[in-house]
Amino acid sequence: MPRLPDTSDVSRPDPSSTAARYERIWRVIEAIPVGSVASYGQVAELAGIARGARQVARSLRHVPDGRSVPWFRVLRADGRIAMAKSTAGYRRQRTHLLSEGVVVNDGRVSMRVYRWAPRSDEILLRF
DNA sequence: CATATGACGACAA
DNA sequence: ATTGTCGCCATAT
Repeated sequence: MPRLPDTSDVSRPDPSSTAARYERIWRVIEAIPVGSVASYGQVAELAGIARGARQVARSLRHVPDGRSVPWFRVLRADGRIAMAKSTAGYRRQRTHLLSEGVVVNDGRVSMRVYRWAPRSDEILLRF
């Protein structure tokens, strides 16, 4: 009986599978220091996913329960909070940032001041 | 298989 | 600063 390739091996996830990509994304976000922020695109780049900003946004909806990923430290490239102003999510994000000392003006953060500039040893989490 | 949809981003007016 | 267009890509329908 010829054997077909085993595609059910979860211990070695295909590095390009969405599960593996989400895992890398979450790890990158977890590495953002308190009081710093990163853009969706920046997180994607650091996770090894070119042009993956939208995947970063999507991944934040699939964070496993019980895992605390500091989603609120992720902003749009121009520093604005991504969610609509009228939403509870927007208010929670704003509050979280303020509590870490990140100045938020009209839903906007200065990326020049607060953008995370990771050192090489903070990025050992690829692969 | 065809379209639509986003917690996005770069760029041109 | 604002607005619109287009590219992107996993999911949803």
